[in-house]
Amino acid sequence: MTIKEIAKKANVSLGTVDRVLHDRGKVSRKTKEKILAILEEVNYQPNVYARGLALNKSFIVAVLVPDFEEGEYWEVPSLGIKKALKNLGQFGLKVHFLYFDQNSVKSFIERAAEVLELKPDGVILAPVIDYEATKLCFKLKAEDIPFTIIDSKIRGCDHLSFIGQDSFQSGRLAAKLLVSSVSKNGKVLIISIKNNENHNRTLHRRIEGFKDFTLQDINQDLILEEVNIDQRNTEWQSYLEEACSAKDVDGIYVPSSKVHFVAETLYNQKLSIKLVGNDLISKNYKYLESGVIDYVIGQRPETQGYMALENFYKSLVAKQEVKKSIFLPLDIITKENLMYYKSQIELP
Amino acid sequence: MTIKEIAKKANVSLGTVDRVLHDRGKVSRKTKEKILAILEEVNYQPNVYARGLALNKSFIVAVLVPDFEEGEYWEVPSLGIKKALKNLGQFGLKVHFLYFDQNSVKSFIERAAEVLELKPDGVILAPVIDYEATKLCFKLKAEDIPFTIIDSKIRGCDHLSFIGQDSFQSGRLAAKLLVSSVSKNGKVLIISIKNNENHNRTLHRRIEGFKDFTLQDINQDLILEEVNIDQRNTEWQSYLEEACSAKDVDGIYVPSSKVHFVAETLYNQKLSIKLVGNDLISKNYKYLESGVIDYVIGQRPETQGYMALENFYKSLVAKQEVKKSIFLPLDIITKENLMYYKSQIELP
DNA sequence: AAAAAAATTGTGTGCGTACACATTTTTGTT
DNA sequence: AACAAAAATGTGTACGCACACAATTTTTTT
Repeated sequence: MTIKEIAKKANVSLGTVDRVLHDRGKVSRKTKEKILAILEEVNYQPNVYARGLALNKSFIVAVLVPDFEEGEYWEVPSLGIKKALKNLGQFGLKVHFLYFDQNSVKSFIERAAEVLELKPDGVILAPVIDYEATKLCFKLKAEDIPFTIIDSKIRGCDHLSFIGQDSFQSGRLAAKLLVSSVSKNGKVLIISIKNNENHNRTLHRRIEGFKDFTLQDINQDLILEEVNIDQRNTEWQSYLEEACSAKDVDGIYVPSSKVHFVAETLYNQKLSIKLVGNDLISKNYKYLESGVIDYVIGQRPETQGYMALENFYKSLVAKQEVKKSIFLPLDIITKENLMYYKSQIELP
Repeated sequence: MTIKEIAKKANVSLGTVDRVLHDRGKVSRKTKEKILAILEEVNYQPNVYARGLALNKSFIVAVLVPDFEEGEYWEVPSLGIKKALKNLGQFGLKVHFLYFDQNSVKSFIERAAEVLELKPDGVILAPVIDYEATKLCFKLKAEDIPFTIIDSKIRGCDHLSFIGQDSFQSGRLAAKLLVSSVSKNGKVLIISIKNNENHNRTLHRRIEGFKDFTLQDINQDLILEEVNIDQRNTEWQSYLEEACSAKDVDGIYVPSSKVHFVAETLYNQKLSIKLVGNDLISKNYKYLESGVIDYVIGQRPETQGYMALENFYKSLVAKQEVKKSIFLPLDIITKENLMYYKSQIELP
């Protein structure tokens, strides 16, 4: 049913119905109620094509995510956003990518300033640098620019939506997978690999989850040992080798996508130790295929990116409601199902 | 860039450009080439809104899938289609559901006839009844109606696209999960639960995959035993109990969503046996939560449905190319990541 | 009660495309 | 060369909505 038909039904003109629909005022209470009743009755749904054509408007979405080398984790959410853009660009969505250096707060602040200067209609934000991200969120709030947080949650911000995963539960799941094939009273390493001093909340939560599972859900007495590897140290690889080849290590958990570094070490040292890590990035493919990495826990980063932009389509273009909070599944990926997860990432 | 601008650039009228765009002929070779060159040069993209408005057309997609009780497997693809309809209905897509009785070839033939009578613009088809499904495909082909196959592949049909999973690999994956926690030389049951005589290709392929893995990929000598339960037999439950409580059973694989029947038996009999099955349907939730079922392998049936309709949107409405064949990932679901897979199904 | 102001309602145009129909140009025939 | 037929090109309208502006009715002021 069109506006024209509604107007005829209510014995008014198109303009009046239009004013009611957009709440532009200048309509008497009586006719407004009459029209609202009819709209309700016929369940009026505007024609998206006509509306889109008449508005003839485009929306800019700024994307603020960490810079990356090819094959690294942060490439994937960007791929998802680009895939979404391919589908949704025709509806007038435009995307402006801004990459910051994860190891430089200054770089984040600069890019954040550029975001504000751009005056976008929406922002997609990876809050890797907690404190500064929060500051940006408040500024966006003040400017009335809606924003979506991807990857990990940030507190005290009124976002359009959050799309990410539950890091704590990710750690718990890793523990389950690792523990199931480690003998009673075995020794398990948790190896964190970092190259900066920033506090990484995701890493931290995963480790907490891992420990939680080993304490709560099993009746084995595991020996847990945390190892920190700092890649800024020139000898970090020797340290890693040393840690891996220590006696009686039954399993290793690497709570990040950098598990391939550990896999490489195990492979070179011909060590056969159960290994569980995070994130299906291309650098982890071959070690999964060869079985050096037993399980990788994925969190659909490309879907996160896709949904983030899709949400802006829904809210800006289609004027629909969007979910405030979406936790994506924690996928368990191993040699036998890897191939289909891979092809998923490469889809149109 | 609009048609109008293209026309001006080429020194012709709108109509001429239009004829070139739609290949309606009645354009001299010379001008046609000139216009094509310009279209290429400026990378002309039609305005979707204007096109949609001008066409003012709707498309009917018939969906032919098995009937179901609440909470059964075939409810889920339908949910996915309905979810897609909610998003895409505004673009003129309409869906007509037709449900057949899986155990009645006659019912399938009747519904198939209704599909043809409906003269839809597209068909989504679950080829559970192989032979008749193939026949329908040929008729659709003759009528020039594009169709999408979901769930399992069918041979020798030229479909618009196939969206489903690799059953063989699903069986292999199940074997991996089960075997990892079964002691050397253990005994493993493969329990097939059926309630009709139809040949179920999916079930068959999964079992083949399972056996393949146990033969190729491990160096244990497992004892495999196949058990067939026919639910039309009034005493099928006793048979099931008997099979489960046999001596030395270390693990059970149920290559279908009916794993909850086995879980129920194990639970009632207080048997602690590793159990792996298929499909995250609501009837399997509680047994996963309580750990009676160790792993369920999912194949995203709701996504299958969603993508099937989305593909018709892409091809009928947006006139885009679609992938011929999509294999969805084989998800490994266990107690610790169940919650997020559940919420995924319930999304908008 | 007339004029002015305010409130309400109506009308017209443009958005870019598809398609039917009208007009012009070219080609073929005598 | 004159005409008809065919080919090529141009024009106009509809699609449903948003928004600017015009017209009308009601209320307030003098």
